[in-house]
Amino acid sequence: MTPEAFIAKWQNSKIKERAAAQEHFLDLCRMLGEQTPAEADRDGIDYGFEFGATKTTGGRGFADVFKRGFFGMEYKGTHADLTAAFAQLQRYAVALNNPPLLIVSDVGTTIRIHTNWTNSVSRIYDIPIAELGDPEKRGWLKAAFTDPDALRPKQTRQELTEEVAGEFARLARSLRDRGHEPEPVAHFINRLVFCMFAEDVKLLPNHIFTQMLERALETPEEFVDFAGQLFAAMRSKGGRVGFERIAWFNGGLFDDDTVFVLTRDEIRIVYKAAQHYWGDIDPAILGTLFERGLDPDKRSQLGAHYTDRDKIMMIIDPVIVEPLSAEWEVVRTEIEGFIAKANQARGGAGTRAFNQARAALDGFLQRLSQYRVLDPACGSGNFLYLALRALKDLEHRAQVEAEALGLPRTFPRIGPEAVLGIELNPYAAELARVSVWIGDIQWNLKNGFAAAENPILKPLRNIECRDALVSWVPDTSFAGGKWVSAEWPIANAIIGNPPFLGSRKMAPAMGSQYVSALRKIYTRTVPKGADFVCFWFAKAHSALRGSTERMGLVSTNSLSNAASRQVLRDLFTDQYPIAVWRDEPWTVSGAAVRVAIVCMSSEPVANPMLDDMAVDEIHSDLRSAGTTRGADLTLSKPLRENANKAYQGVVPRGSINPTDASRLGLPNGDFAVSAAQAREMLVAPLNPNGRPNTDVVVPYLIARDLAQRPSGRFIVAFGTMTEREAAMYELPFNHIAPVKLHRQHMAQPEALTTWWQHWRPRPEMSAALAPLTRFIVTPRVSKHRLFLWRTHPILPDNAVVVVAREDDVTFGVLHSRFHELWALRMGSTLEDRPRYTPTTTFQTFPFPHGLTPDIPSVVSMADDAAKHIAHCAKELNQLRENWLNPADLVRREPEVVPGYPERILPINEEAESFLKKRTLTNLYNERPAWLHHAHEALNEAVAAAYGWPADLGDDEVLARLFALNQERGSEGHADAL
DNA sequence: GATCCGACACGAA
DNA sequence: TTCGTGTCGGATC
Repeated sequence: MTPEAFIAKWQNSKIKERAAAQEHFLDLCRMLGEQTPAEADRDGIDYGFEFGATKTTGGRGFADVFKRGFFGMEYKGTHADLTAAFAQLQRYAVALNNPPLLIVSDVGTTIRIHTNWTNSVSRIYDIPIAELGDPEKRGWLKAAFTDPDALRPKQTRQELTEEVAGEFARLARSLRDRGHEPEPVAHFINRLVFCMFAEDVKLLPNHIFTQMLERALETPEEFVDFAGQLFAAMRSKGGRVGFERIAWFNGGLFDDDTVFVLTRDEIRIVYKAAQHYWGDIDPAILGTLFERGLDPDKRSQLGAHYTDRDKIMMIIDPVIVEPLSAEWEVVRTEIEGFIAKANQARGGAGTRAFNQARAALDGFLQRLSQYRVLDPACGSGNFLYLALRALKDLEHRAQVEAEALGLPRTFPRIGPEAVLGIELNPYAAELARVSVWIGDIQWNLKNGFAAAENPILKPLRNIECRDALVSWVPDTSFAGGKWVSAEWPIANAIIGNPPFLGSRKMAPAMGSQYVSALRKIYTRTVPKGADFVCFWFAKAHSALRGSTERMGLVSTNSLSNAASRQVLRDLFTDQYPIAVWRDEPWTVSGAAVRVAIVCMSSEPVANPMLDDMAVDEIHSDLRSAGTTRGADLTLSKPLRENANKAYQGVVPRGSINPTDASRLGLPNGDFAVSAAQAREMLVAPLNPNGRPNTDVVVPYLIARDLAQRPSGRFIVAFGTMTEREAAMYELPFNHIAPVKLHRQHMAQPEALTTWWQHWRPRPEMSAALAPLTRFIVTPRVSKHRLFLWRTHPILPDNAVVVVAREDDVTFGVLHSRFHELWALRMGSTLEDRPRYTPTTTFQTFPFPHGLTPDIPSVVSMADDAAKHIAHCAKELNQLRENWLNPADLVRREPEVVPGYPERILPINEEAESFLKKRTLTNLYNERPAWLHHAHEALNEAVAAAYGWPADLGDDEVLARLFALNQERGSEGHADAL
């Protein structure tokens, strides 16, 4: 069929019968050269007329025509107009699997394609029948059948929102620059945003807001008056502007009609923004965007709360959607049973069964409408907005499916009252209200329902602006009051992303009074040193003990670190994990952070998910039981035999940071000495006390020297000498004179009394190292767990962990996979990189029997297994040293004084640049075969010492080590951490 | 009196 | 400007 023939046949025809609509569609297929449903799909499952039609619905389907994954189509037919036909399609889009395109037609005049992608802005393709001769317009139709993506608008909703909100940020800045306070500015801008949205979704008539702006552009001085009138009209029932009736908005957003005086340029910004279509903006990101504009320097509170949609859904799905969907499945099966009974039975019994079906549906809808979701740190409301949408989707799906079973449809009941929020920042709280409202209205419109009216916005008291953790209760009897634990409204689900604030940063950020009140109130549930998020976890925990069903919170991944673990341990004792992600990258730019997500239920859950994998059980260290045969490694005990062997290095604290130094007008003094100066001191004549400077000027070892190339630093270290003793060493003592000035400005006054000493001189470490010919060092944070040898008088920095042993056996055991696995599991992390923590890692590690660190190395060397380990360890170390410094590329020079480690210098520039790449981090990144073999040999030797097979799986190794730890630590006391 | 951490920090590519 | 990889100070117990 040619387009001309199609036009001739159908133009201006008005058809009432459905059969004619089908003929129209078949002709359309013929014209486009597309298969008809009968040609393509005999079963009519993926492509056909009257999709979803059942006996009970009387032959009416969810759509007149349906092609799965392509479109749903509805003819005007019985509908009043195309808008009504479109609304019908929207209402059943869920039942049609949300096709990307929704097409409506009135047969004789127009075919209209609406795009229906969730995350793209919406677009309408209008195709008048008369213009089907136009290849472009026919192409649109053809695309609907073959390639809907070709019709997808390029711009995503997020991009749209960024664009429009970006302009508003400019306005906000402009107002702030004129000295207005941020909160009134935010309130005002929120109002403007809502007006634009309302205008574009036709809640405000006749583009009245744009009209107002146009007039104000002519006479800027009247803007205040114009806008004030509009706001006043929106605030009151039956309000008008001129002749236009204005709908009633009552959400607190318009509770006053304060308007800022805007310059013409500023009005132009608003006008330009209003030219965009605001109906599709994504409320989830409004908060961040505005905040960026309001306070570009301070990424405070609000932006910090920003969580992207995918992360939020990782919580909303298991906490809200999955359990409620499961409930619905049960109810639906019940309803199916009743309906089947109703269809079989006649008369009274049939009616009774039908009423039972209705009651079952009503019961479920009632449950849904009473379901409450609380976000106790709701920020700008992203979680609440998405939770509300999820609940509305669930209700809608239940309604549509029930209708397909033959039950009458009722109006959706779920609205913004379903979500409860608590937020400290008033601006964020208000933005949350606006987001939730916009989300609610958008959902209604997208699914073919009108927005609620009279009023359109109700005051959202369920989003409260207050502290979520403590509240101040005034006591009139003594004109004071006290801090008490804040009440949380009762909710079925608790979700959110509490602010991340390390325990050490709480006092500076929140005020020490607040923090001590907080700590006092939560002494029983939140241990000292726990991260700020732990308070939210503790409160959610107590809610779960009450009537709350499920919770899901985001935290930094440091939650599984030592101090915060207690809160999780408590939580896991009587609640059940649903889904846990222990280490997820964070996506917001500017914050390099990793997070843990923890979703819990008050009811037992079969097969919880850990990092997207179903597991039998999850422990409070956020590990699965399967990995360690049910062992909870957090219960590992410190072992006495490992005591006093591992140390962190010194903390000099001789200089404050350069910024502070310049602020105070002080020279940046330091204990550090340049290599050249150090050598001068080392070779200087003996001091008045008859001693050389080698006593107090030593090579300084930082972590980077281990994982990367050695930096050859020196430092002045007086240990625990008295000032009198230290002053004997003239050159070094003069060198550190500036330290005294810095110490005067330190927060700790005691730092001044021993100013010539390092802040932490670690005398016990020096004492432990002094008798040794060499000692073992490892970087505290490094990608690979590396152990190296160093010799006296090198002084390790606090970023280096030292093990005071000089035997190859200990070195070998530490560098074996057994200790590496243990260290990975027991240590903490800095972002995604493991961190060696001596107390939880070294202290608890069970060395092979007879090779424990409390036994002198000579004794252990009597053991064959020990000899083997020593041999492998020596081999590994030698190979690595050769690789690090190939003999033909370096020359070794003695230091200027005897007893100091020799200097390793590249022979020429070429060698120098080559050696730059010879770092242990690089070596272990590449892991050449020889290195692999050396480690294999070592692992086998150590396995033999344990008396274990060499090929144990990682989990098995951990389980065995844990068992050994429990056995050895039985006489010690648990949890002496 | 040491420990543990960093909604990071900084140099290299 | 993004990527890769671990400093070093000091609040906090």
